[in-house]
Amino acid sequence: MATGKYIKPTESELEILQVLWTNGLASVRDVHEKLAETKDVGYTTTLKLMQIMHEKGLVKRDDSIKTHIYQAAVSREKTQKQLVGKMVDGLFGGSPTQLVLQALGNHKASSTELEEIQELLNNLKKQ
Amino acid sequence: MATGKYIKPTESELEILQVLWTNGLASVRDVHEKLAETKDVGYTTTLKLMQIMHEKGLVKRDDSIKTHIYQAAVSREKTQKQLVGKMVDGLFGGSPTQLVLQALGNHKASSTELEEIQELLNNLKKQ
DNA sequence: TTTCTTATACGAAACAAATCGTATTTTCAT
DNA sequence: ATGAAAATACGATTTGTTTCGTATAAGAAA
Repeated sequence: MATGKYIKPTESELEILQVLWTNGLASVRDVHEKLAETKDVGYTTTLKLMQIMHEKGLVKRDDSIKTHIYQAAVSREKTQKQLVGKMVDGLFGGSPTQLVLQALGNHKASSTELEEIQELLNNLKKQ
Repeated sequence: MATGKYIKPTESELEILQVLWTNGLASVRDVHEKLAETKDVGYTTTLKLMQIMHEKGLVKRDDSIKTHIYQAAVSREKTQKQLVGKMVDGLFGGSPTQLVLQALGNHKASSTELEEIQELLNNLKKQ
């Protein structure tokens, strides 16, 4: 099984991946305009970051046309899994349960969401 | 309520906090020896890191004696809460449920742990 | 007291991440 | 064709983190 090496995205890279995961395809300008809604950053900064991400293999791009079109090369799920794992090990002594309790205890969840969790819980209990 | 400014510990700082959270009180040597079990690092590196953490207010210390004694100045819980919050916002679109599902789905939890979660879930449902 | 050991202090190098200015290229409208 | 607008390329700076060497101080042992 050829598992590529894991590259941990930096925080800024994660922000860009968010946009790409949501949009699917996006130009640098698309991404930049989205980022600019919440933070103060120059266009060329976003551009440079995306170029670096391309070098790292975090994104793919179609550069056959003037305005390059990017998309994520790593999946949201894999990245979530990777970072949650790191957090469980590093901050919760290896106990995902502690993380769950922390997450549920400190944030509001709708009853629909609680049902979702209940369902998963039921499945896990059965085994 | 005087909330101090939030300083996000770096990864290395987190490792040191782990030791302090577990030990309560510890000298630089104590911490260093614990770290050296799992990573290859020099004594003065650990020292410097702990000095910087002291400047940042992440740790307190008693330096009235030759061998300074350190302790965490930020609680494990607050730090967990802070970092989980960041992860929920940054990686799970603000939905703690998604984080919970991810954490539960990808890691094993004992039936005792599942019961713990069930209990919290019951409480949340009641409200 | 002199020496050995174990501390801390601190500067600076080595890396890594993020930012931006400027040059160049491409396209399109005039 | 020429110029304006919009894009990429890329070097360089700034900022933050981690690392460690060397100097110095303090105490313990000889």
